[in-house]
Amino acid sequence: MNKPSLRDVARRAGVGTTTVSRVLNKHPNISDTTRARVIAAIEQLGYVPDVGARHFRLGRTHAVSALLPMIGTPFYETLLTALHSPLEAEGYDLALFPLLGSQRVRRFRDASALAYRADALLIVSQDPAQLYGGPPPFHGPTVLLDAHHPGYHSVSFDNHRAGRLAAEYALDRRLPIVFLDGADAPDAPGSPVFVARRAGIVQTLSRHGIRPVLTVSVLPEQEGLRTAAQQIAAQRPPGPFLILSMTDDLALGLRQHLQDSGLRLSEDYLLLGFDGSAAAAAAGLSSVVQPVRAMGEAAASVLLGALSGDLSTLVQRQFLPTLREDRSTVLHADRHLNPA
Amino acid sequence: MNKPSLRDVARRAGVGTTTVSRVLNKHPNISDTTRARVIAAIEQLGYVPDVGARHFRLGRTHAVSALLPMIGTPFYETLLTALHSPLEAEGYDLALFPLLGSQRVRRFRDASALAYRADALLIVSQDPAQLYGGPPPFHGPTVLLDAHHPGYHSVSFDNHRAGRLAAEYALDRRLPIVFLDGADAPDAPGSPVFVARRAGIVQTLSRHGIRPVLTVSVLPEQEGLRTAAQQIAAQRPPGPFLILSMTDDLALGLRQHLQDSGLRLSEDYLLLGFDGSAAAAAAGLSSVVQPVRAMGEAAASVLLGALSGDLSTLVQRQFLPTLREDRSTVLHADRHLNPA
DNA sequence: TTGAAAGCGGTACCAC
DNA sequence: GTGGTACCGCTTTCAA
Repeated sequence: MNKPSLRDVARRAGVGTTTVSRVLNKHPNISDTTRARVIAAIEQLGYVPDVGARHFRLGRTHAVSALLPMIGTPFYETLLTALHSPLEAEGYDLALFPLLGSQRVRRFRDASALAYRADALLIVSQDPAQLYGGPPPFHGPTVLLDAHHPGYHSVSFDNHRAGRLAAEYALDRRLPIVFLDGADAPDAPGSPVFVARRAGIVQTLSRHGIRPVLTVSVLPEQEGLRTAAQQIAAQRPPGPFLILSMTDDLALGLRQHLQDSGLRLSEDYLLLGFDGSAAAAAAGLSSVVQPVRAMGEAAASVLLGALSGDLSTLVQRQFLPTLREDRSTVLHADRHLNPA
Repeated sequence: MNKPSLRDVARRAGVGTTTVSRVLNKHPNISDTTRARVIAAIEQLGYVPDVGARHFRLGRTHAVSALLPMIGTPFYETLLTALHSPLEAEGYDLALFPLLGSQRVRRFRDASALAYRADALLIVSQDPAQLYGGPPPFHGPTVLLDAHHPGYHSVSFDNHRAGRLAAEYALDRRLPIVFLDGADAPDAPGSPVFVARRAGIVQTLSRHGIRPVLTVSVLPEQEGLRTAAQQIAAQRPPGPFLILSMTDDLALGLRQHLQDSGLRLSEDYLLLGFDGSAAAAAAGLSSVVQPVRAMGEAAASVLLGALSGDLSTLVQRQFLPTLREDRSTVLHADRHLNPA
């Protein structure tokens, strides 16, 4: 016995398909008695409307697809949570398509991919130009989040300025600088976020005639951090120094490993991270803060604007970094010097 | 100007719609010249096939929907990556629907939800009975992952036994036990994972007439951990003790905070976690290991079996815990005692 | 090798 | 208030 269709329901209830459709969609102008008959028929047959058919007919899915480079970090959890609520309030559903594994870029290039069966597309933390060779296989409102590209609506974070801010703050501390760089996985598309931060840092330092006494590049894995810590412990400058870490997560991981090597935060070294994560805050880590929630909300608003068609011009909102100073960038020695 | 349809292409190329369809689907028996004409027309019009219409016509979407309680942890990243590859190899696409925010359960109850527009459904780390009040609004192959329920295919982890294993190992250490319990967010549906682990731990301990000297319950947030650490530092037993932590993440976070309170791992306390995460391994944390990758792969295989219809009986695979012993459960004192 | 036409499951116009 | 029917874009017999 096959899945019953709307027509089966109509036949069973002795009414036309129009009437069944009206009942399903809660239209007015249906007598209570017919409505009851239809509902009875629906229950008897165990009828469930076919979402796909409805979408097809209406030409819209009420869905937004988000293309993500990964999941598994609190950053995306926060960002997407902030994004989701406003969308939901307007009746849109959100589906996530992370780039799981490595060679999956291909998946996004296929125009028949499930992700493109949506009313709007959100490209997160990725450069559309290198995601697709040419034009995207999606023809509908498209918004970039945590990324920027001329020709697309975008909500982004000024990572270059963030790098500058971090570097300037680091310079102010007047300590030798160790740079803990984040490397991209060899098969993943290079993260524009890292590129911009790195540029901001390096350019600012060199403008002041300073170069890091040591630069360590670490893959987004756990093992790399231990090696990095050992390297830093071995090659560190004689006195206290400041570590500039590409992300909070790297900073916190490194801190743990340095501890194992006998180096103590605030005594032997200072530490500055990026992102302003909750974990960083809880750990007393100074960080260049990114307004993650606000960015998610802004993206939702741009998306909704584009969906309702009243976005005449390109919207490109860029959020600015702020620096949150905490214990990790204050030397114990200095605390005694300045008891004020 | 509207989006061109297959019919427009046919007209432009001076052929029938059948031919265009055949070219698109790479059917044989098409002359090279007509194929060329069709392809030219497609490019001139910038035609992109309508995925939704095709799905509608075929009655299948080649999609699998995964319902997740959250994202943002490496656990799901690993699990889903392992799951994704085999599915992709069979031509299936994977869409993620995390329960973002709090009151989103409602979303999953709506039969017209986007998630149910798929060929198969994967319910991850959630009890279908409490996810849906009654029967699920989805009529197709459904598989539970990291969860178990009679009447569903499932791939799960024996969390109760994991709890038992942890408790037995802890008892062997013959130290007072502090239990760092994980609390569920007040609005989230209670995690069956925690329930089972907790039961395994508590039952095993009490069977041996032991109760934790201290139980601290902590929400999945950063702030709770600091408080927990303070509480433990204040109320700890006089000598060394062992902390049993509900997850590796909690264990690692706690370790950091305890350090700030002056308590040192392996000297003042031992630490045992759950999950066998990469971060735990890198940090030398002993842990009850869950074979995450294997579980993901197994789920994919069950899913594919169900999709091809050759699953005559219910498949319920349960994976067993193993204990990975590392530095975190060895006292420094003992190292000296047993130099062998 | 190619094309005409039926139809997947809904919705909405228009007539009654 | 209600029903007949065209149609959304595509795939697939069936016949030529």
